[in-house]
Amino acid sequence: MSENNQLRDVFDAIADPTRRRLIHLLAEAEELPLHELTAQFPMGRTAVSKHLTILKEAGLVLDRKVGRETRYRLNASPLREIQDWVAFYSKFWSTNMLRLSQLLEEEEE
Amino acid sequence: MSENNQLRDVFDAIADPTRRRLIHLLAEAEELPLHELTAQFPMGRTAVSKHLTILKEAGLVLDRKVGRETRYRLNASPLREIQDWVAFYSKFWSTNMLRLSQLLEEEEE
DNA sequence: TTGACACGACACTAAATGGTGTCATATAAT
DNA sequence: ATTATATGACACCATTTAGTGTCGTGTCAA
Repeated sequence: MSENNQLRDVFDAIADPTRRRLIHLLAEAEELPLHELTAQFPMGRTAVSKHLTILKEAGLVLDRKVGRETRYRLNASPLREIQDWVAFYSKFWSTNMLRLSQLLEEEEE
Repeated sequence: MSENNQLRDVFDAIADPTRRRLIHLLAEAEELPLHELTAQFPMGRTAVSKHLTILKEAGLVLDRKVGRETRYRLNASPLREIQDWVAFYSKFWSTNMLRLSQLLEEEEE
């Protein structure tokens, strides 16, 4: 009943390496303002802010204003959709299947 | 020693819903030719073929020619990278953390 | 051998993506 | 009061993306 503000596909949100790194930084740091996050990347503030907006649209990030800064915080729970999705396919890389796919790869060349 | 042909980021490959559906179809069907896959989508053969190329570049799909058709097969093992990645964050949606994030959401509004 | 089928390769296009720089405004510090 | 900081909101741009249509070729069937 709470978090169905999924304007953005979570798979899409995590596709970008910059956004995955943002997720990682926020996982370590509890809460970080935009300017501190920006300092970790070789791009400008505007670009980082856009990535954070996308993460927000996917529900992966929450923000709040504190004084003149906007602090961001991780909300990892939408990642459960990813976990559920990938879990379904884990049966395809059991040890038996691994041998099979290796054989197929050799056949490929 | 075998499958480091990763021209394409796996996260990127699974970001598109069409490609996820292709993966799903190939998980059910063992091996399918392009025209049968195409029949499942509201788009043309060329578009589906391009998606399959992207999946191939990510190592998620293998293909072989049989007569006049090209048959595709799933190779799910690169998905392990996704599973490993998401597993790291699963600690953030334990029951305790869920309550916390709900509180933060209320505070948000 | 003629025709239908399956495909790869290519040229093209509209829209989304991932950046940039600038301006205005609110807040903090001196 | 003045100045520096942090940000949002824009306008802008190059590249990538996701689709289209067409043409040529190899293969199967009649």
